[in-house]
Amino acid sequence: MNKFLKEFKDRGFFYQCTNEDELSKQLDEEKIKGYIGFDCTAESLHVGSLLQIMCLRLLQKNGHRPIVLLGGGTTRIGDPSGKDKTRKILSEDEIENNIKNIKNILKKFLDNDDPNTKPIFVNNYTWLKDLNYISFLRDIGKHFTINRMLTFDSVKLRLDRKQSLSYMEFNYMILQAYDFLELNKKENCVLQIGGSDQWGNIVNGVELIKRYSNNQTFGLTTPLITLATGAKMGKTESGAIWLDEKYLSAYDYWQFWRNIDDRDVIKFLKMFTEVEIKEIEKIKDKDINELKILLANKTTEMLHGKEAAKNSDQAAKEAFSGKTLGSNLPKVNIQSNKIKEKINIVELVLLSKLENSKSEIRRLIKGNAVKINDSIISDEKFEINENLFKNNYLKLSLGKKRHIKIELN
RNA sequence: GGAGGGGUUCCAGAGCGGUCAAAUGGGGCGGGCUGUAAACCCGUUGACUUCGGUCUUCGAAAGUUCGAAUCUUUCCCCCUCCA
Repeated sequence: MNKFLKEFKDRGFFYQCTNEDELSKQLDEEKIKGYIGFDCTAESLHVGSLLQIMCLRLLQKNGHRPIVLLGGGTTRIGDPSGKDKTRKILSEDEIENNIKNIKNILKKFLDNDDPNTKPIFVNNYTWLKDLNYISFLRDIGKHFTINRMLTFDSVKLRLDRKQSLSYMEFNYMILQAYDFLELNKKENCVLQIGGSDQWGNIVNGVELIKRYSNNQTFGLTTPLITLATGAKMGKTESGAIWLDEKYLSAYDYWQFWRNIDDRDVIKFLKMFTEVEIKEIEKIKDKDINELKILLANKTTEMLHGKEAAKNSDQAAKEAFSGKTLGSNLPKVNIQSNKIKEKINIVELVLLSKLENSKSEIRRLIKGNAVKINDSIISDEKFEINENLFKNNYLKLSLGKKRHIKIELN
């Protein structure tokens, strides 16, 4: 089996392929271009997209060239796959802004230097916006039968549940198929990778290209990743795990990986780090917490850099094991005259922005969850004074996991 | 177009004139156990509070009443059945 494909499978990326043997052969014979499309409905990507990103990296690693398709056009329509309802339609400005942000994130993950493998960014709006309806129907539309379109899950599930599906959304799969055709013509792209929910859309592209130009292309899908607890990867109660420092700090990103369920650790090391499979096999029986730290370090490093990963690791050590007042903990500055005004513990927490409800803060105090410099504060009227600040800062903890450094200035 | 059923706090879902900031379950948060895990146990889960209370919530608006999530009217939205 082809080296790329083997690692793709070994790491657990593989779900389905339109023609595995042929793809393997072609990958052996030449360096190809493969594409993944990213939806631009959100302002940033979250870990739910990380597996696709790892696929792009794997392509690069094997000398193939990734094409990143930012769905500027298709986002204007909305993919009905896996959705019960029509999504709200975003404004042009929002979409443009999202594209810009998402592109920046992807650049962080990919190697942009090697001229042979550096990613090609395309926006399907450039070719979708000027389509002529009549010629599109004649050239492209004739290759699709309604009979078949109705059998695809994205459509079928909607209809089965008697939920309305607009004609606009119904066309989504044709547009995605057309994207693939376009990339095949322009860039000689022969592979599309996507999540398993994209299977129908991908197959449509492969078939369209076959009928339109008799070229052989391939589709490859990745499994839907769920956590051991059954939850979908990417969203937690406290919010999505964003791949953007603006929305989620490197420290919190590190913490997300550090707190992964035991049962998922090895699986995620394979999927979301580039530690060699052989190496993972060797260390898999090591202390589970060591492995989690490794996972957190590697994943954070990839996105935020070595330095940020090291700092987060260090901050975690200070927050959880040592009693030292850490310099690496997330920091909040407050004005020293606030302290002179004799604020109490509730107000301090409020200033720290860790909580924004006084009632909630009072509840936490009652539950022995609030600590200053590692000692429990049990009185909600506890007054903050300057003596609590050592070297100008104080450690404030809410529960076991939220620790922050408050610095005077 | 006709006939019914329904919209309740993060979700599901009780309540059907006062004892309702609203049962129960899930989720979340906090505590305990531990390993920053899982499982389990306990507490908590609108806001503000001088901890006595106060204020804002049960699709929207108006009304009946000493008093409404609960009754009436109008409006909006969902679902089921018939045509």
